[in-house]
Formats: sequence, structure tokens, C-alpha cells
Amino acid sequence: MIDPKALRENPTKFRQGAADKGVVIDFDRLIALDERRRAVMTDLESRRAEQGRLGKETGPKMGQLKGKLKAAMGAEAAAISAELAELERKPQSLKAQIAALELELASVEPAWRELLMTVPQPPAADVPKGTGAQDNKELRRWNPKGFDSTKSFEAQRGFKPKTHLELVRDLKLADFERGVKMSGTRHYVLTGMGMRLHQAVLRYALDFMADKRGFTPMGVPVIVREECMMGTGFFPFGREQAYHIEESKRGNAHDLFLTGTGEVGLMGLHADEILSASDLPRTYCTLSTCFRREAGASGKDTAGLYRIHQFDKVEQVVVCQALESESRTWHAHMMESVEMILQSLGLPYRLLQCCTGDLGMKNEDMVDIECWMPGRGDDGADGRPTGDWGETHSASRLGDYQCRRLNLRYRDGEGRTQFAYALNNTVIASPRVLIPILEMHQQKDGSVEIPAPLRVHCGGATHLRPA
RNA sequence: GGACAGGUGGCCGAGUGGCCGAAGGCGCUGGUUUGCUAAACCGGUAUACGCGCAAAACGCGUAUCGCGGGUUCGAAUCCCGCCCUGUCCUCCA
Repeated sequence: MIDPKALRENPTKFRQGAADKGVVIDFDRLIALDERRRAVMTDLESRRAEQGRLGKETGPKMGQLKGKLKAAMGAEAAAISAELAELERKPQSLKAQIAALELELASVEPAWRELLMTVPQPPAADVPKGTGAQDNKELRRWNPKGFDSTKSFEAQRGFKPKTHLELVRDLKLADFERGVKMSGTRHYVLTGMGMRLHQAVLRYALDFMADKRGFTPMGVPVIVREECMMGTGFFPFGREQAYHIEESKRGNAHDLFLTGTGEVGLMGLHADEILSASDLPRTYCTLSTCFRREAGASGKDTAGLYRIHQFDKVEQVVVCQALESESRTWHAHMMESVEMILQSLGLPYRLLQCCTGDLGMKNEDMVDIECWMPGRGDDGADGRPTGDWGETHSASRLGDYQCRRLNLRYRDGEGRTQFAYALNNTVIASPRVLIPILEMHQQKDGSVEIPAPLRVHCGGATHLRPA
């Protein structure tokens, strides 16, 4: 959520930001609603003040009169009744006015709020303008020794690479048929060493963040209330991407939702809290199962482990003070963590600065990290894929947009409360990251060499071999 | 899933129609004093929104006693609905 005061003071900034993101918002209506809302509030409040004053002045007297009225008779009673009616006239008319204003506010306020929630966070000034992924700018890339992602796999390694689908089949690492049998399309079963490799990479990543980067590991709910999804900014727009658990039909008041990322649980932790400045930054990581409906992705990446409904992810978030410099420092730190991990796994990768059109609602800045996947991409002359980049990570700076929605604040040095800044980034998402691991480390004999850091979690094995 | 009890400020806790944004205590904090530790005394100590101000400070106002609605000139207090928490029973990795 954006700051409504900031919108009032500088509407152009938000109009431009929405335009840069390719989002259409009826700002005129929003501004009109805001003005009406404030006018009604001012009026309402002054009448309530008047009501309170009157109540204090004449209220006790009315109480007394009512007491007397019970005991009085005849002409005396009539006189008291008349006096009472006179006393009640003004507060009663005030009451009617207040009720009318309240009614209006009850329609204006929610409409205003709903529209306000849809205003996207304006991109940071240095984010390149663009309309979609094709306008993203590569920041840098890295290659392991002896491999260059601009040259063909075969030329460098001396054999044609298998795709991860073929490797998974030949090495018996996953069973798609039975996954689909149980749960439908885009489901899978990890089998044997496939499951071990999956767990190994997750465990390695979580340990890395805790041991080498000082992040606090957390186990958080993956079943959350709607407020959590709203607060973290995944709703209302991402609603059709989330699995919905209907509980209200069973008598409970709240439906629940499965989270698509550990970010929801980590950021929801401190919702509605006021932290002290010394509590910041909070640096958390979690390992959680992620659920995504992938609505609208029909036909894309339908085969294999790339686009699936359920996966596991180690996620990192930072909640820091509301300073641009601090946000940027942590952003770099989070990306550095990922680069360290990818380098240790020997995976070529590149960093892409996302353009304004590719940021999404809540981000002011985002860098995607893509790994080189030899089994992806267009087919070459031999009918085999020529390799392509595939997104494995996404590092976002959210400014105060998310914490404002979550009502997550801290008390700064001067004792003022402020909305904190938030950031998040993938640490590792598996099984997707198994794709580059398998494809990059495959050997001519059909085996796959397990990257050194993962072996300890694979029972000491150095290779995956066909049975 | 069943039964009962209960939700008041950072915490504890008083408060059954106007004098209550709310006693008292604890905590925190500023000060005074006692040559240390500690104590005593005095003061301060919620959040949001609106208006004023160029803005901060500040001033004024409104709302908030779990949430929503109702009764009333007036609700922490009365009525209705809901949510949540605790305890016991049941079930369970």
C-alpha cells in the first residue's frame, strides 16, 4: 500500500509509477474519494464533538428530570415532560445528522481503501523503463571454470547434453506418471536419490544462510488467513494463483490459503507490531513448501520439474529501517548470498535488472537471477535444445509498501513510529534448481556428479548413476 | 468434536449508563536528593485518523476497553451476533 498523504502531495509520482508498470488505475476517482472522505470525516468529527459537549452539559440534568418525572403527577409531570423534550431536541437532531454522515462514510471509506490498495509501488528512479521481460537489463554473469554459457555444451564438454527430463528418467530421480495419477497435471514424485538431492540442496542452502550469513532460520505456517495474503501484497491480484481452503462453509469464520512462498509467513510474523529500532534489521530465512496454482500458465513448461504446483524453497527476508541506503545494502547482501551458493554449486548464472514493466505491484526494484540450463531453449539443427537461461531467484526491494499493508512499524531514534522497509529473495528453490544441477553436472557416461557441498547430505555419494 | 470460563493500556488489574482514554500497581523514562549499590520523592509514559501549520515541534478534534451491530440525548458498562483465548473431556503425529 502506498502512503495516501504522499499521493495527495505528489499524485504525479504515482500516476507515472503506475504508467511505467503498465497498470491502469482510476486516479481521478481515487483522489475524489479521498477528498470526499476527508470532508465527511471533518464534518462528522465536529458534530460528534458538539454531541459530546451537549451530553456533558445537559445530560445529567436530563437524568435528574427523568427521575423526577417518575414521581411527578398532573401539571408538574407535563411541565417536566415539556422541559425534557426541549432539552432533547438539539441532541436528537445532531444524532440524525451524525447517522447520515456515518452512512456516507461507510460507503466512501471502503471504496477509497479498496482503490488505494490497487495502486502499485512506483519503481525506484534508477530502474530502467520497459514493458516486459525483453526490456530487462543484464547486470553481470558468472561461469564456472571450464564452461562458457555463450558456447555450446557439446563443444566444451564433448557430448550432447541430455535434458533434465531424460536424466531424471534414466537415473530414476522422479516419477511424473504417478504424481499426475495422484494429483493431476504439474505434479510429480521425487524418488530415491532424487529426493535426497532435493533435500540436500535445501538443507545446504538453509545451513548456509544460518551459519555463513547469520540469518535466523524459522519454521512458519504455510496455511494462512486472508489478512496475511493481503498484508504481504499477494492479494488481491494474486488471488487466482493461491490454493484456497474453504473453512467458512464448515462453520469457521475464516477461509485459509496455502502460501506460494515462505515470504508470507516470514513477513506476517511482525504484522501489527511496533518494533524498536534496535530490533532492526530482522534477517530471517525459512524452508517451506510452496503452493502455486500456475493459473494462466497453461501450455508453458508443461513437462518436467520447471513449473509445478508444489515445491520447496528456502527464502530470505530482511526488515530494516526506512532508509534507501540500507535497503540497497541489504539487497546487495541478499544477492551476494545467492551468488556464493550458485558458485559453490558450479552453476552458470546471470543477474537481470528487471525493468519497470516487469516489477509487479509491490516492488520498487527487482533483480532476477537465472541459471543456465543446457536442456532448455530452442532446438538446434540436430533437433536437440541449445540451452537457455531459466529463472531460479528473484530479489526484491519493497520499500515500505509491504510493511504499510502489514502495519509493521518501528520506533526510530526520535521516538516516531515509521513503517519499516522490506526485502526478500530466494535462497534456493527445489526441485527447479535440480534442473541446472543435473544438466550442468552430467557426464559423458550418463552419470551426474554431485556438487561437493551436497554430498554430505547424499550419504557421501559423489555421483548419481543409472541403476 | 463436546463442556465450562474469560477477553480493559507494554504487563497486571479496578471499573454495571454521564464526573472514564479509563483508578491503582508493575515496567519503562526524565528530574531531585542521598558520597557507591540501592532506595525515596516529583513528573512523563498508547495508537490511528482528520483539521490548523510550508514543515517538525505543537495545538484542536474524533475514534479505539476482542470485533461487528443494536438500545439511548449519552455505552468499557445494557442487548444481539461473531471471533479469539484458557481449562477439562475426546481424538491425534
